[in-house]
Amino acid sequence: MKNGKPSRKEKEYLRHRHEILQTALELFSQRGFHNVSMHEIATASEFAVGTLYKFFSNKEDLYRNLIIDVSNVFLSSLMSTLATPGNELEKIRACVEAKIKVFMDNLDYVRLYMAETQGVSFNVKTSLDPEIRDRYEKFLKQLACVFENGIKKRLFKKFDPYLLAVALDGISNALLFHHVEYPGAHPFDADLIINIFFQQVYEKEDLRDE
Amino acid sequence: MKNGKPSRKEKEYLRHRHEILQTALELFSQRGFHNVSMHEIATASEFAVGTLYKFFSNKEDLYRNLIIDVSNVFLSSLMSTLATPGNELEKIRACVEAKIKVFMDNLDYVRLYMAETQGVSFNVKTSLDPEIRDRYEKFLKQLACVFENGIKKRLFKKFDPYLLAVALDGISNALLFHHVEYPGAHPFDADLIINIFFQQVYEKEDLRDE
DNA sequence: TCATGATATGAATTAAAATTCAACATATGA
DNA sequence: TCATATGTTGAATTTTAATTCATATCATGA
Repeated sequence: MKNGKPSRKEKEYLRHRHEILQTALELFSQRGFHNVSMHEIATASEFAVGTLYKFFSNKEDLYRNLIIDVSNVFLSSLMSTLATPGNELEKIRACVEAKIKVFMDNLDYVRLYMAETQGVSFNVKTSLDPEIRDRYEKFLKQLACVFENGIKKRLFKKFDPYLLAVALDGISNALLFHHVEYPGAHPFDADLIINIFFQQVYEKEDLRDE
Repeated sequence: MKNGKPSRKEKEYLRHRHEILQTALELFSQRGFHNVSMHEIATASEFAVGTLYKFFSNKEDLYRNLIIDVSNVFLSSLMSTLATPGNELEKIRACVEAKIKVFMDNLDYVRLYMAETQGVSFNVKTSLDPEIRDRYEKFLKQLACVFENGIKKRLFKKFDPYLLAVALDGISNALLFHHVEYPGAHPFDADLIINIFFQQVYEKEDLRDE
């Protein structure tokens, strides 16, 4: 392997590995870590159980690798939108749009990803997540930076930028989640999220004296 | 038992049952359904394994009962705030405040509750949750009603009221979650949530032409 | 005090899955 | 063609944890 050129063998190895991960993703995302056995993954991916152990040292290692791949796909797609040209509002809009797209395109990924970042990852021993947590944290911090710049420019009102990042992420997760559970029940798009978040929901000018 | 008067025996039975549930709550909320054994619950609650099976027919039944209790505590507290006197904004503020309070007071409860309502409940066979899902749905619908009334009165802007409920719930969950993970890092209160949600985050008057 | 029914106990059983590894297949190149 | 290395197999083993149940303990009232 070394640097540039993966040999035929290596490509085959990687293809097999990928096939296993892909199958496992499907199963785990539907039924969770503990409700899927290595034998099932083996059968579904058309390898023997023993073979799985040639690729991953154990079930947890397989799961961890999956999660790392998943979170790469997911977060790298979001991160890149924040470096997009345009002002802070445009960046954030792009990010929300990307999130909706990535979400809709990869429901399996998302189910797993959510289970890891949201919802106090229960599935696997807690010792697993720190790495994924960190990536997620990094994304939130980057988003917070955009908010911070927007505040500096007086584009946004003065709230703790990190909390704004958490809040925006929270809204979009909640709506997307809801969509996964009850598709089509209450249609929405990036604009709705942006509007709820950036326009006021309240009708009157000043909130305090009604 | 019948109607009014629980005998001493019955009170004792209920106390024991409660002790077991309480212990199980602590363990499950920290490590999840699959990473806690009946033996651990037995040891921690100072009963024998066999005894647990006198109270609950199996591990899943124990877990389900726990979840039902938890969701009762949690949701009934929130529901009642929505019936509070005052206008829609006041009701919602009361609800957010109650949520923060209940959350802070019962971190164990919350961890479990969240794992069930958020995060595609992976822990236990999916066949478990519909009951809890329904309760949660009911709460969201009630919250949506308040939004709807507020919109009718032109107190709030015209968004799909159910999505507003989901969104508000999403923001508060996200912030509270974050607080559980990193306590004290970014302090916030009900006002912050209300302000982000009801006041605009955007500084300018009209969002469209910047 | 003792007999009886109700409860609690935890070692033994059972069940389910993870993991191993000796045997097998297949590809490579001498 | 054959020897070797590399990858694959799945039955057998091990591990882990849920569940059972014969036995022990305890409380009650005769």
